[in-house]
This record gives sequence, structure tokens and C-alpha cells, in this order.
Amino acid sequence: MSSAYNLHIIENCLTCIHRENRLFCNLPKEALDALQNMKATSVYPKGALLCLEGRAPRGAFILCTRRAKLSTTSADGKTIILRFAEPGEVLGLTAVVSNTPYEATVETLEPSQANFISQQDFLRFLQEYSDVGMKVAQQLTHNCKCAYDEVRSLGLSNSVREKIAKLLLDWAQHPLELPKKKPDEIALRVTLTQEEIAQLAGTSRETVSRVLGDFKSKGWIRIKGATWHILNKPALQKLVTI
Amino acid sequence: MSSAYNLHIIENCLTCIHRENRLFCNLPKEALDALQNMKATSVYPKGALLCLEGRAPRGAFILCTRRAKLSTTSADGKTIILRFAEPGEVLGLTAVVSNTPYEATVETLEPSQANFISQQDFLRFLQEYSDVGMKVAQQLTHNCKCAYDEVRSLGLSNSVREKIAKLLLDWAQHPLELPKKKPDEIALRVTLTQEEIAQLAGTSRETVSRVLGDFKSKGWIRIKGATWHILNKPALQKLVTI
DNA sequence: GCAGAGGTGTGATGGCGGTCACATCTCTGC
DNA sequence: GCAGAGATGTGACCGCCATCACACCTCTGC
Repeated sequence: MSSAYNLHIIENCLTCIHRENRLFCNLPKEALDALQNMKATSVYPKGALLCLEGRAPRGAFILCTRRAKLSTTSADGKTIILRFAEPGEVLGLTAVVSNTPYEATVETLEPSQANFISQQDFLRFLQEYSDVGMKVAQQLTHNCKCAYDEVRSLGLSNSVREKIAKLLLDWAQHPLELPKKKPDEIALRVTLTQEEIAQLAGTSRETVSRVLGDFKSKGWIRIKGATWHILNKPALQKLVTI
Repeated sequence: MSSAYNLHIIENCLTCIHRENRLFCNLPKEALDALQNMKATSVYPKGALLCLEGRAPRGAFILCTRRAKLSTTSADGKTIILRFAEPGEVLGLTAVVSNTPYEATVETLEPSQANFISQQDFLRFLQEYSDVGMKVAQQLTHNCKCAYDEVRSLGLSNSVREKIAKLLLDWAQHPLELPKKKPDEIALRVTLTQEEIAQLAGTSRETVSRVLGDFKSKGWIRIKGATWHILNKPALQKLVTI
């Protein structure tokens, strides 16, 4: 066990206590043995770029700790966030499987650990163990679902207000367990900047500021630093038609 | 060999002449044998709905002939087209793999043949043959790529003009081989209605009409029925920043 | 040939939200 | 405590495009 950036490093996949709860890592012993032998564990600082959109794939990353941001950028510099990846996800998978450039840029949100597997090793791994094929299918399925949700959000919303209300309600699915002033308040921890929320909703930073201000003035939400409270969930739900 | 709707029916996957060119079907003999035994071949009229968004998955469909339209609809009736599926694609895959409702509605564009495989059979098929896992990974990868392209189109475009120019240029990748009046003209066969183009671009039918009219008046395109000509590709490219 | 349905062209109108500009607030490191 | 960077709040402006309305065009079936 070593540590850097105040991270607890997971050296060994076979003894990893998180394994069973994670999308990709819960594999049978033989597959894990093989994985253990070919992976290269690294620790990255906040803001590290694991994959670069448009670059030829070197391999895939299994994210062990903390979250990462997947984004894509247009020629004129506009960026849109595709999704956030959780620990236990494989990143760069589409590129490795189809041997095409990375679809998205992957950036660590905080200091993170990830296991790197070269494209060659990964494809052999996938060929050899049918359980790996199953996990890969599940990961890709998850990616598709997220992408479809994004398409629905971008293409079917009638307004930015609606998209942001939708985001808030999505986040409310995983609330914090904080002491509440009122029983129907929902507490959230939001570490995104308004700029990032804008990139999630496909809008501008200023509009996010205005919409959130509007929600605050209506008493639907309260924001204090990274702790947000949803005070009037039904009002937000009434905005959402998707 | 039977026929209906003027379709040439492919009864047997093992002797199918298209197999090698298709995304899913090019499997080793043992897998094809198994597939042949569990598939249920059907012929559908134009406009048939193979999968219904939000419904529990019954199984997956392998599209044998003609194309199908994948779309998703919001509560207030707005529809967006996710992509068009080609022969040899598996449809309803995400739903079957993750045992969640169908993500999209699948509608045949013309009379089509498809092979149905029940969810149970498909999952067993996937477990048993690692080649199937590989094909499934490729199909899901393709779905992801298409979805990401759609996200980029919807989220990063600066205008509807840009999105429509992008569509035209995408279609120009697969031109018709027609006698050309000028060497740099590109001939296309476009069977979509303006309504469908609007659903692809996430805009309204009227705007599509206006933008196409604008392109026509500028001499960038020519439209005669389902045969379209791109006359000034560079002009269209200059609109696209993605 | 005619009716009806579906597809397309086009004007008028109004609002949402992008953009620019700048003030203010908050955090971080030294 | 201070400087500087980054994040946020807010006003002004205006252009794109959604929407409504309606004419016209092009099929198809009878």
C-alpha cells in the first residue's frame, strides 16, 4: 500500500474491497489474475487527461477511485460534457474495441487512480474470457444509455430552464444524508462550476447563472457553496416534459 | 425461398451471401448454426414498429434487408431521430443486454425482413460464444459512436444551417454513381421528408424548408424529387465547425 | 379526373437565449 | 493580509428560430 495525493491506492484487483460493486471489475478469479498481470496502475493529479479526443487509442483505463469527466469539443472551442464516469468504469473502450480515435477527452476531476491496459492486451483479454465480453457489453450499454439521455436532453427539451431542472432532479436521485430543516428538502453536493453545468446542458454560463438565480428567487432551491438544497421538487418536475 | 412485399427472403444465415459484409452476422459456423436454430424470421411492412421505446424487451432483432429508423419521443410529442440502422445490425441490443426498457422506437422504412431472437436465447448465445461477445461489442460501439455524433450535432452546432450542411456532407460520403453534368457535383438519393430531416437536426420542419431553399437559391444544391445534387461542397464545408 | 392526404414554400411575429461587458464575490497561495 | 485568478451576478442588445397560418404542390387510389 502506497499513497500519494492523499489517495488510498488499490494495488491488487483480487483483494480490492470495492470489486463487487463496480461495473467492470467483478470478474472471475482467472480473468482477474490475467488483469492483475497486464495492468499498469498509475495515480493522476486533478485535471489529468487520460484520453484525448481524436487521438489514436493507446489502450483503455479502468478508473479505480474518484470521478472523471468525458467531454467533446468543436473546432471553434465549444465544449460539451458527455457524462461523468464512476469508479469501476472502463474508459476509452469504444476506441480500443473499434480501433478508432478516442471519442471523448477524459479528464480526472480529482486526484485519481486508474489502471492502464494496452489495446493489444485488452483485445486479447476480451477474446479470451467470455465474462469480459459480458462486462464490456454492460459498459458499452451504459455508455449508450448515457449518450441517449444526453441526446434527449439536448434535442427534446423546450428550454434551458427545463434542462437545468432535469439536471437538478437527476442529481436528486443520489441525495446527501444531511440533517434537514424540512422533511421534503433534498440536500445535494454539487462540485461543478456553472461553466460545467452549461456544458452539460448545452447552453451558456450566463444563462445557467440566470436560471439558477430565478430558481433561487422562487424559493425552489438554496445554494450555499457546494451544498445545494432542493426545496420544491414538484415545481421543478412541472418544468420537465421529457 | 419465399417472397412477400417484393422482398427476397433470406431463410438461412449460413448461406446468406451478404453475411461477410455485415456488422453482426459474420460469425463462425457453430455460432451461425445456433443462431439458425433459435431465430424467428419475419417480414414486416413499411412503417412496422419492431421495438417500442419504454417497453420491456422481448428480444433483439437482426435486420436482414432494408433500413430502419431509430427514434425517441418526449412526453409532449416531440420526436428526434437517433439514427438509421443498416442491414446486419442488431436492434434492441441495449435493452436485451441490460434488461431495461427499449431505449428507442424502431420503425421499418420500407418492407423489411428481420430475425427475432428472444432475450433469453440471445443472452445464452452471448454467454456461449466469445465471437458473439465481440460482435455485440462492435454493434454497441457503433451505437455509441452514432449517439456521440448526434450529441455533437445537437450540442456543438452554432445554427440549424450548420447542422443541415453537416447532414448533407455526411450523406455525400455515400454518393450515387450517376452521370454528372460537372465533375465536382455529388448526386444523392434522399428519401427522407423535411419533417424527418428536422427530427434529425433537432429543429422544425419550416426551418428545414427555409434553409434548403436558401442553399438552393445560393446554387449550392439542386433538388429534384428524391435525387439531390451537391453543387458546391466547399461552401457547405465552410458552414461546419464541428 | 377527382378527392384527399401528405409534403412543401413562405410570411408575420415574438421570445428565448447567446454574446459582450463589467462588477463583485470567493478562494488559494504566499 | 494581499494579490491574482477564477467563479458568479447582472444589464443591454439583438438575431435566430419556433410557432402559427395558409397557399400550393404532388402524389395515390378510386
